[in-house]
Amino acid sequence: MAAAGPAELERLAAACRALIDHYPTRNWWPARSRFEVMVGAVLVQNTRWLNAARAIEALRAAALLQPAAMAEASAETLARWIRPAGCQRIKARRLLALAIGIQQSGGLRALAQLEDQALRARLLRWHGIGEETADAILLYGFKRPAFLSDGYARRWLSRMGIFEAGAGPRAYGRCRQFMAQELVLDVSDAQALHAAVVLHGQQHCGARPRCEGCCVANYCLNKTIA
DNA sequence: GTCCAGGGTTCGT
DNA sequence: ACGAACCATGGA
Repeated sequence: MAAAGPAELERLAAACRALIDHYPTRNWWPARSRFEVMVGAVLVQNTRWLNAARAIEALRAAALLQPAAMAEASAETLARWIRPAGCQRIKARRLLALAIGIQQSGGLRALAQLEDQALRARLLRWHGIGEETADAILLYGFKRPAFLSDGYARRWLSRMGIFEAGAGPRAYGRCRQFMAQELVLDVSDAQALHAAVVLHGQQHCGARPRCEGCCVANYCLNKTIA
């Protein structure tokens, strides 16, 4: 699997195209500002988007949805507003680290000047921003090309027989590295692909009871590709 | 009551 | 380096 041949590469590209075409999405990551994308990326960690959205609206109502205002708020205050998103004490600290990190970087305008790699490295330094959250912020907040090799993506690639990332903390990085070298995506396609992968995963494998047959037997879209 | 959701950190081995 | 516990709410 380390060296995918031209045929495998073509199959991967076709599979991605099929997913995008089959799951068209509109406004997959609704947000009114770049900062709101970043806040949402933290709040949605291990949480349904509906609950993260409720927390975002509470922050908006409290006029805390700007870096300067949030950076001056207390963790306790933030925790109170974001309660619907769960893990509020943890996420309050992460939001605070995010807002302070932005301020200390010279603001969003300065951050947006950084190259892709430098920006990603900067985001990863901040408490509460891991690889997946950083890539989501890059892709939807800063419009930089990125493949989100999250759980849905890794399961899809595994069941398609394209790449087996395995388990553990490094699975994300292994999958990301593989995709980066095998596939070149522009921002629009990368955004659409991630949304499609998640929708596909939720529809066929995320809900209980799990469908044992469909993805394993048909790969859902694989039969139209193979 | 139980399981899980668009993760990351921390703490045992 | 790897696995597991932990966070904490709302929905099915």
